[in-house]
Amino acid sequence: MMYALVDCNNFYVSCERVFRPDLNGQPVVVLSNNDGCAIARSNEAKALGIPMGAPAFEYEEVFTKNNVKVFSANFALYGDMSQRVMSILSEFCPDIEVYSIDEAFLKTEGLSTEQLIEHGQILRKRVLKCTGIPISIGIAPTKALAKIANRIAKKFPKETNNFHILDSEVKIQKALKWTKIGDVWGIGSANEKFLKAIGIHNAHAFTQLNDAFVRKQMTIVGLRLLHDLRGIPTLTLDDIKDKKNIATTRSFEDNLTELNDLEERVSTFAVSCAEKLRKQKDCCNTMMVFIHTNGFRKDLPQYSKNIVLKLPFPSNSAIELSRFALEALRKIFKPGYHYKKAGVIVMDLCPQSQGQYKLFDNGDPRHLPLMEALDKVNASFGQQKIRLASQAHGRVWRMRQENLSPGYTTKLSDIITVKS
DNA sequence: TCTGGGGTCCTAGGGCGA
DNA sequence: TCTGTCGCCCTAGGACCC
Repeated sequence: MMYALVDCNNFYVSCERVFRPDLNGQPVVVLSNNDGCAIARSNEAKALGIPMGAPAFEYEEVFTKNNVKVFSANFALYGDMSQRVMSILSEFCPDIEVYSIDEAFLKTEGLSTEQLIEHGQILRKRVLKCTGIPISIGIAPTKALAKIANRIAKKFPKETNNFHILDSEVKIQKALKWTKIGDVWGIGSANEKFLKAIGIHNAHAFTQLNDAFVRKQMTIVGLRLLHDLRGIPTLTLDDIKDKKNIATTRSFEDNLTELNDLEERVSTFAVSCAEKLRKQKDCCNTMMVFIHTNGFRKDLPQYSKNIVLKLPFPSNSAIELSRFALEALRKIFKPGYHYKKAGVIVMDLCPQSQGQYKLFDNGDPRHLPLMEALDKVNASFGQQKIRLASQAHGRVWRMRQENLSPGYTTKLSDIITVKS
């Protein structure tokens, strides 16, 4: 049995390049919401020393000086491109775990190394041809090792042709020694710091540690990783599950000081959560609302608070969730602060069909058909044509998105025309 | 002036009933 | 009746992922 990790190269950048082939070979970065920081960089941009998460305002000069093409995140486009890639992968191999927007694990059984190499190359060509997205493939006996194989495939495109397989103990040991401890999947900054302090600098050294020590210092999570890296399959393929929490949170372009303004935003976040819940055919029993000031502004007074609300009945009604969210917000709002971010998270989800009806406290049953109608109208007329009165209607809340690409595949008006 | 958003899983520690 | 202890549940917070 072997695991393959398929990963799209610099995914968001590649999505932009599909429709702008002139960007090939150019340094490109994609910025987060609000044009805050870099969340994807082309290899050329990485070579310029632009790190992941680079604040855009700090790197403005680097961008201009090197003629870096900068894009605002276009998540509708990326999500659509991701679906296309994933559907090709699942045609190819039904045993698939879609791990993130740009990654999937595939499980294969009974194939020889030669067959795996052949299949891998066919798959790469197929995805590139059908979607325009270049992918890298790493294959190994476990998921953690497949991650490492993939990293090698990506790091050495010339030598590997973006495909690497760890099919022998010698290759595995070599790869483990090459992998810096902080680059191991599952080792974050805290564990990296700890491990370096005790002299562990690469993945190989980590695999030499003893089980009890790792269990004690790094919990069961660390122990599972340890086994997986030693080649014992411990991390298995996960099914695609419904989400357990659903969140809508945003930073604001300007700081907000008025309860009024926050109410409009929080109401909209709750409506968005309700919509996501209905899409998943779930209701929520618990809701959390949070607000906080800008932690980067050491010169301003800081305030950060969240509140968890147990709902009297499960709901996915925009009207009800909005009402609860506002109730929660009013409990935690304190005047005199500059608020930078707020969010609504719904938790403790249950299927919409088995709404547990209580004797007295129930949601208004009329909301269900109303919400269905609302979803239909909003689906056919575009986002948020119908809003609640508590949401912004007089004022338009914008994100900073100065370099948004067209919705090539997701907006009818932006579909490209081919001139002959 | 300007630093994302959306998730999961795990543990420690407190409350509480047996 | 008082006190200790065990296990379960819940919550807050941390660590990790992309």
